[in-house]
Amino acid sequence: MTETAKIEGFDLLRFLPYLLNQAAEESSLTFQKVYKDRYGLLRTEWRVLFHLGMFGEMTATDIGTRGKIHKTKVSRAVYRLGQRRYLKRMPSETDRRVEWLVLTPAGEAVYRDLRDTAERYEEALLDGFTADEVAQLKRVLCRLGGTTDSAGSPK
Amino acid sequence: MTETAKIEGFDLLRFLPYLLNQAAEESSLTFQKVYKDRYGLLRTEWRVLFHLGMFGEMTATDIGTRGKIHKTKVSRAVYRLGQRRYLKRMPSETDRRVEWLVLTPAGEAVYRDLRDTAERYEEALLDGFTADEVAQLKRVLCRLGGTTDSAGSPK
DNA sequence: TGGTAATGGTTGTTTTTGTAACTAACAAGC
DNA sequence: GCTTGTTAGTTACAAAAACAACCATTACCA
Repeated sequence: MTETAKIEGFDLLRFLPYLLNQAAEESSLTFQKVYKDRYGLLRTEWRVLFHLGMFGEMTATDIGTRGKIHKTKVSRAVYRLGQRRYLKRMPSETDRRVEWLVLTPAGEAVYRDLRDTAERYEEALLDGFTADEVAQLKRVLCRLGGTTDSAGSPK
Repeated sequence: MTETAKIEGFDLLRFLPYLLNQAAEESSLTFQKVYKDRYGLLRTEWRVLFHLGMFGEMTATDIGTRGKIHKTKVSRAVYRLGQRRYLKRMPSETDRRVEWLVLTPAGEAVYRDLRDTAERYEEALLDGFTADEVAQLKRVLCRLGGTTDSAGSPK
């Protein structure tokens, strides 16, 4: 690294989207190694798996809505998870466009393993922050991310 | 959205890397529209431009290190910024592998415009949070993102 | 020196993503 | 019933990213 100089009031290193990105990048990449190395999962696949593990039976659209994942990404992730027998597709009885998705026992096992790992990883990540800081951080992030979802934020 | 059911302690919607990602994605995509529509810049190009605008003369490696951007991405971004005459490359006198990068007046102008826009955007983003919340948020994000950089955090 | 390793940077190839268009099924109005 | 409009989900194609291999230096060190 070299000199500095300029810096006229604005500081990229304090620019929020930048900071968010750096932090997200850091934490995502670290955890990515886990689900990738251990199960060969892509990020979207992991997210879809998690949604199913957490909420049980859902449709592709449900997942997309909840997780703000584009339907093409969901579609492809579901396809691959299906190939690996991590989930099963069940045609809806009432609407032939729809398929209900549900984890197979194998998928459940993967989910549980990754969930537990994620929990420990998060603890490590937050080590050194007070409970208050953590709570506030999450609250703020929820609002910033538009996760005004019932399931998440106490608002 | 359908039922819930399961939910056994762990909540993806409160999983930090997930939250970080959602928030980062949200803010990045929103601001992306600005530099894309206005100058046809890619995200990495914008980031490189910003680094140069903020720190002045740097090498490609400097930028990569600071911004955690892979060197191939930096390389290609620099190439395109050069094509648009937003930056100038100057061979180092002491090391023929190295090139110093510096914004042209045109590049400076773009930088200033986008920086000002970014500033206003950030204000809008943070509207509704107290100064304290903002300060703490940034501090925590700095640490999470590994931005222990002198230029940014009071630690 | 001369050989090996490390660094700065670029290029080529393969994966992933984003965008748009498309099929199939349902819904509504007339 | 038949047209028009929506919705669920997939597929095709273009753009962007990840990854690896690659020069051309420079640094290290016997």
